[in-house]
Amino acid sequence: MKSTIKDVASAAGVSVGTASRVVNGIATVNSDLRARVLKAVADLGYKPNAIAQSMRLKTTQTVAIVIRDISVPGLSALVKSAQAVLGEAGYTVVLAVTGDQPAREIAVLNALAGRQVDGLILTTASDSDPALLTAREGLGVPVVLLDRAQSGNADTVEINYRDGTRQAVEYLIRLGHRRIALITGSSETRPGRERSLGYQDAFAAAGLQHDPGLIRCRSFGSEYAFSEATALLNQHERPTAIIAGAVGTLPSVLRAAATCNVSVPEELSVIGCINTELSELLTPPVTVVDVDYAALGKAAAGLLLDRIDQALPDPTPRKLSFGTTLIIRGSCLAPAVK
Amino acid sequence: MKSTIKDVASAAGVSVGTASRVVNGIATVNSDLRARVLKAVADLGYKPNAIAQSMRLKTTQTVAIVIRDISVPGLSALVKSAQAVLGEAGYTVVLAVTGDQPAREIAVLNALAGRQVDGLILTTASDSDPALLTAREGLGVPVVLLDRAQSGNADTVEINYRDGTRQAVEYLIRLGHRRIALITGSSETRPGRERSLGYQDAFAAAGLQHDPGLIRCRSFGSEYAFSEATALLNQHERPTAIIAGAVGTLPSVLRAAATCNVSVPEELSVIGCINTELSELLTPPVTVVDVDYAALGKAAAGLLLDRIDQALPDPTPRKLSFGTTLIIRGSCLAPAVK
DNA sequence: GTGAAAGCGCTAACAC
DNA sequence: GTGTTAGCGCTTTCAC
Repeated sequence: MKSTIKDVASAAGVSVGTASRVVNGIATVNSDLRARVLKAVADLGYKPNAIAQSMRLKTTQTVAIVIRDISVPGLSALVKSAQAVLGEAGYTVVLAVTGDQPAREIAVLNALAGRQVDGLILTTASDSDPALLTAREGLGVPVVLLDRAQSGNADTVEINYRDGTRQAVEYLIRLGHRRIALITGSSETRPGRERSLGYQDAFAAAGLQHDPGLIRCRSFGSEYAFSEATALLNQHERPTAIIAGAVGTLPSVLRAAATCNVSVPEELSVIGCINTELSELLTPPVTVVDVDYAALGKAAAGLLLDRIDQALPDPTPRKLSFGTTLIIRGSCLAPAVK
Repeated sequence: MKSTIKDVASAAGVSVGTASRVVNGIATVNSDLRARVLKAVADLGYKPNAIAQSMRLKTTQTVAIVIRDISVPGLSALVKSAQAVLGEAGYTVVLAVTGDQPAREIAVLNALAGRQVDGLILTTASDSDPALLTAREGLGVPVVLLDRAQSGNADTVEINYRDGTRQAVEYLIRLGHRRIALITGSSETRPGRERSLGYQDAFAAAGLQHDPGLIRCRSFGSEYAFSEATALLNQHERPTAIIAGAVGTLPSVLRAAATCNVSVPEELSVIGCINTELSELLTPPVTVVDVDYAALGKAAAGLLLDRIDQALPDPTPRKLSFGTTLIIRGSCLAPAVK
């Protein structure tokens, strides 16, 4: 059915060696034979079998991107741009989604181990799971970590959530807020931890005490965000501002505000952590900490390609950190005096 | 470095044949030897080389999903659910993004041809490009088409846009609208064509004439949607309702309305074509034609697996059609009398 | 029940 | 410059 290089060779009346040389564009071949081979290739519709090539060359020209969830806007933008860079460089991207379950992560890494991927871009549910580290190192291929502080020898691309959150909190403090809540992802991973630190930085810099009870960081889930926001708004002394500090929590916070009959921005100031059309088109438009996920994906792909191509003599892990931008819109006001 | 089945065999003091049989769980092997092999596998951390297996078995346990753009909300939901089903069945998913460029589509299909994928889930920029059809058929593997009416022998999963749009237009007609605009994707592909037909169906059923100038279907782009919406709103006799009939056009239409100082829903009724948090949280919340993209992805994966497993004796192409639901919210009113 | 060996499609090292 | 051939890691006949 499918033609092999042997078919091409015999159709062109040459040896497989010569056929291979022509197909791979190696110069040292008589132009007459070359033409015959090329004709045979066209006639037979020959396509090299990438599996056999991989077997021989021990490279699959494939990199895997392992993420928690593809439908998170930031992550899909990241995958898209990484894909573009990698595709341009001749690599195929395989996508694995773990749904934030550590067990699936290990399973995925093991599956990848057999598939001989050339490299890996990876976000994990936890920073510190040792089983994961073992599985990852066991692959024996270059890895770029997204926003995770894992030990081991991987390059890392990260967002400076700490600074971004600090800016957001400082902005709210400047407006006069003191009871500022932060809802963010699990403190098991960098983003959650860093946002908490940034929050504390801002209070410390202003010489103010913060109420630890206003920091809620247990999960990335939107249900979690909704229940926490609802609980916060039903407190006796409720916060005057909430930072929806994880992707996808902004809708939950707004829904909670609507449910509790708290008006935004008059009674509650809100800041989101990703700049989407949603935040721009809402009434009021929502102030956000903007992150350039496309740049992140591009950078991750770049770091990985460096390693794969071994263009890099120095094995020391590299780290690229991306800043954020506070985009001020209409969702924050000075708190109402009571 | 990496251990092979040969290493396992010699460590266990058996032949590679026996080692292979144990690894693959074939019963006919002495339990003593089996134990020794298993021990060697554990000691060496042996993982079968999937490339070599593919070479031998001529199956890669891989399916490709080829789509226009991963950051479109519907498509990412679809990929996510297809991924889940396929992953469950032991398949790896490779993701290719074409950015709606026919040239990239062909390139991607050719690249896939060499990689011996076992199957394909595919959306293309055009329904009728013959080069594409050739490339697709040339792969010689089962294909499931998403929302495209291409000739050839592929199974298809599609959304009943025609009916969905008809419902939306009928709703607007019932409210009293007559000048209803439809902005949708290119008429080169099914969704655009079907939405136009649904639009006409509704007018015909109501015994009304429609103004063909109010149907704008040239591209999926959001810039296109913005400029068309702006043009429509600046017309002498502007439409009283706009259907943002392609994913991602709703924001453009709303932005155009804001730019032209046309208020929604008082001066302009708006219907979107995908149910996102955006449409739900906007002021007013936007009435939408809801599509269950996750179900679509799941169905596509199911059809593909049937074919790959050859569980299906009948080669006749199958087609699954998914209905839509009109979710009525606050973005439509009876048109103002002038 | 187990071992030996062929062969999947390809590339590269080696002879000529 | 061209042909021959070994061998990548695996599964699976085929003898025993």
